[in-house]
Amino acid sequence: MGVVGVDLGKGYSLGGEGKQLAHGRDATLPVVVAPVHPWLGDVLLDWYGAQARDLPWRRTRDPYRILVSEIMLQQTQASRAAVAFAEFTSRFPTVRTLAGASVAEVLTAWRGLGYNRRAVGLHKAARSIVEEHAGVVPQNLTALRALPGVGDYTARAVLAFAYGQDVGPVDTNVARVLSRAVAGRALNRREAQSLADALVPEGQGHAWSSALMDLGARHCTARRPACDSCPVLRTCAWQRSGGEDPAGATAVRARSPSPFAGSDRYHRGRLVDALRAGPVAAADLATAARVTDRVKAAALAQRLVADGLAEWDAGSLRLPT
DNA sequence: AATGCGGGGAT
DNA sequence: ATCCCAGCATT
Repeated sequence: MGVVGVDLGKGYSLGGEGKQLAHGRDATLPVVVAPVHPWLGDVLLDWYGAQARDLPWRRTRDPYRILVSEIMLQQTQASRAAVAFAEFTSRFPTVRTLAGASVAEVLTAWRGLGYNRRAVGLHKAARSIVEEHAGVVPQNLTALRALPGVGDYTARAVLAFAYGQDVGPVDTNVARVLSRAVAGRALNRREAQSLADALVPEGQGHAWSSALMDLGARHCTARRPACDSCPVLRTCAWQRSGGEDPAGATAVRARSPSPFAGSDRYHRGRLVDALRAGPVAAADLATAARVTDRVKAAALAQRLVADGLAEWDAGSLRLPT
């Protein structure tokens, strides 16, 4: 077994003495895994250079736009976020325009993306950036993590994709690729993060993590991986082991499959979408939410208010002004 | 560790 | 039908 950082091939920056990494006291913790093939980095970066997905947030390094894209991409496929990203950044081109908008305007622009609380959080984050950070998206992990809706992944994504820092954001793609292709076994959160940070070739934070995500989206997929055409097949730890999928059901996954139609989430979504068209009188809530029970409709409305997604005004429910 | 939170795409 | 998706906050 080897320790990450022994010899990762040309372009790698990690020294055995423990480079100062950006994510706190776990930074120098060695992750013990199978040896990393020295060619992995070059092969993956070469493949990325030739096969990169053309996604709109890859055409900018504007930290505000990167932040918007990363919030949109939380639990949302890149292909769908791409459409909304163009419209949203056209409507709100700068962090100050977003901060100056109403929650209602932002929620309306969020239509179709789901997880509407993300829009409220992004709006609050924009105001925080303007008021507490002089309009500049923070450039360090701690300040980014303090923004609403920004967690371990999103904070590092901003650092890597906007500021070019050598940190490794771990999303579902990266976690799966690292478990399979590099470690050859399931990794817990801390291990995956440590490994992801350690693997970033010096000065290539943007391209490297983009490449890992593309590999996860195009070849190393969750459902049916396309190993035959995978660019890193020859260095893949899972391939060499020939064993069970290291990213299998017991790994990171924690989904609870419940039917969506008829769920509270469905009706919440219907109600918010109705509010996008304008205020809804209390008597019309049930119809707007597509429920028959008025008590249930009132409960849904109450929760929307509690979540900052709606407010009462003269007997009507509306998006927050 | 579990749960709530949307909606659409892929198989 | 079911799984999955560039996750986060709360309990």
